[in-house]
Amino acid sequence: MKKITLIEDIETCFLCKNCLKEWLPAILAHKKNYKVKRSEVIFNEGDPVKGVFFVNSGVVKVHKRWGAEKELILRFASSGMIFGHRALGGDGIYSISATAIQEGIVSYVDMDFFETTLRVNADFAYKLLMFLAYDLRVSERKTRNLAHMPVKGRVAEALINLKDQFGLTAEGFINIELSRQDLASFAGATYETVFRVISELTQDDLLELSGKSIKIANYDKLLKLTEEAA
Amino acid sequence: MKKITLIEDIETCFLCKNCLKEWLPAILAHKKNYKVKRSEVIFNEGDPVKGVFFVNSGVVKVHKRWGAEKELILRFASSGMIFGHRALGGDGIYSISATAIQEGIVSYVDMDFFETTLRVNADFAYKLLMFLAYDLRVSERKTRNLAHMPVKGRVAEALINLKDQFGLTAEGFINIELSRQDLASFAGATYETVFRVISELTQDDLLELSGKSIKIANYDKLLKLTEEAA
DNA sequence: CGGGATTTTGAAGGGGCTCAACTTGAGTGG
DNA sequence: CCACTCAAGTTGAGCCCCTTCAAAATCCCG
Repeated sequence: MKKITLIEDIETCFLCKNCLKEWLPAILAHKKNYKVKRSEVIFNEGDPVKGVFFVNSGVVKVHKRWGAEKELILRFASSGMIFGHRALGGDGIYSISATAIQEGIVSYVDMDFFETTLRVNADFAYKLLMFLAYDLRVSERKTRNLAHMPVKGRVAEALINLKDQFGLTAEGFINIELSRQDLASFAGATYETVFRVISELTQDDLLELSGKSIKIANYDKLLKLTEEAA
Repeated sequence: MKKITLIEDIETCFLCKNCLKEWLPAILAHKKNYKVKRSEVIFNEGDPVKGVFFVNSGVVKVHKRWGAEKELILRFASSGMIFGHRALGGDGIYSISATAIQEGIVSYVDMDFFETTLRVNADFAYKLLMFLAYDLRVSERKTRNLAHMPVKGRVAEALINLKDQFGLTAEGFINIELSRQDLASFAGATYETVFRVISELTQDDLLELSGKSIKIANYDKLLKLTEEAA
C-alpha cells in the first residue's frame, strides 16, 4: 500500500495509521487489545455486535458464509485498517464474520463509544464516510464481476488486488501468505478451479510460483484478463 | 416501504423524506430539478461526477455494465431516496450508471456543495454514515448470493426485496412496473433463465402473474428458496 | 515414521448461458 | 379496420464452464 498523508487520497487510504490521528486519542483511552492466532475467529455472523475493530498487526479476512462449507471473502483488513464497521446502525448482529489469517493483534472499541466518537468528532465521521463510499465502490465492482466475469478474470483481479494491498516482497512476490482455499474464496470460485486457472496462468508465463508465493510475471496480460472484451 | 420516523430505524430508512428535514433547507437553496422520461440515462459509468441526486418522484435503477450487452442492477432508488452518493471521495468519475425506469423528477446538488453540507451538518453526515453502512450490508449479501446461491433463490430474493421496497397494490401485486429484462439484471441472470424460473414458480403456486405484474402467492415457500439448506 | 492436511489430476454431470425460432402484443400508417 | 413492424414474450436444443466427486501424490509436523 502506498504511503499517503492527504485525506483526499481516499483510494489508497483505508482509514490507515495516517488517518488514526483523528481518533487515536479516543481509541487509546477505550480500546481493548486481543492477541489473535492464525485462523482464530474474531467474530461470527449471527454474533451480537461487540464493537468496531481495527488491526494493529497481522491480517484479518472479512467473509460471509453460505451453508457449512462455502464462504466468500469480501476483503482483507491489514495493519491499520478498520473492520466490523458495517455493523453501524444495524440490528446488533454481525452480518459477516472476521477471522485472523495471520497471527497479530486486533483492537476494538465498543459500539456505543464508537458512535459517540462519530457524533463528537466530525472530521473522523467525514473520513469514515469517504471510506464507506470507497468500500461500496469496491464491493459493487466485486458484485458485478461475480455476475459476469469468468473465473480466470476474477482470479486475475484478485491477485492484482492483493498486490495493491499487500505489495511485493524483495523477490517480487505478492507479500501475503494465503492458502489456496482462501484465494479461491476471495475470487469466488472453488479450490480446484482456481488451482487449474493458476496452473494455466503459470504455463502462459503470466504468473510465477514459489511454494505458496505468487509473483505476477506479466502484469499487463493479467490486467487484460479483467477487461470486458475478453 | 414502511413509514418510519426514528433515525435509528435505519433498516427501513433510505434517507427518505422523513430524513430530509436534516438537509432540506440546504437542498432547497441549491438543488436543480430534472424531469426524466422512462429509460432516460441520468448518468453513465465513466461520466464526470456532477453531484449527488435524489428521487423526487419516479424510480431510478442504479446499475453497472459488463461489456455492451450485460448489466447488473445494484439497487433501485424510489421516491425520497438518494443516489450517486458512492461517488463521494472518489476520482470524480461515476463508477456506476443511473437510469430512470419510470417517468419522474430527480434533483441534484453539486458535489462540492454536498460535501460542504456534510462537513457543516454533523447530524446529516451521521445519518448518511448509517445509510452507507446499511448499503454495504445489502451489497455484500448480494455479492455472496451471486457467488453461491442458485438462480432460483436469487430470483426469489429479488422479488422479496422488490416487495419490501415498493409494497403491494390493492390487488396484492408487487407495486412496481419492471421489465423482465430488468428483473433478470437485478437477479444477476439472463432473461431466458429468469423467465423459466418464474414460470416454474408460478406452476408451483409460489407466484401469480397478471401481465407483467407479479404477486407473491406463497411468501414462506419463496423465502425458503433463499435459505442455504436448499 | 505415520497420518492428516494440502496439492494435483482426472472424469463426470449439471446449471445456466447462448443461440435461434416462433408467438404474442402494441403501436403506426394506409 | 387491417396489414405491417418492431419489441417483448415464449420455448426448445445444445453446449460449455464450472462444480462436484474421487483418488493419488505430496507435504509437513509431531
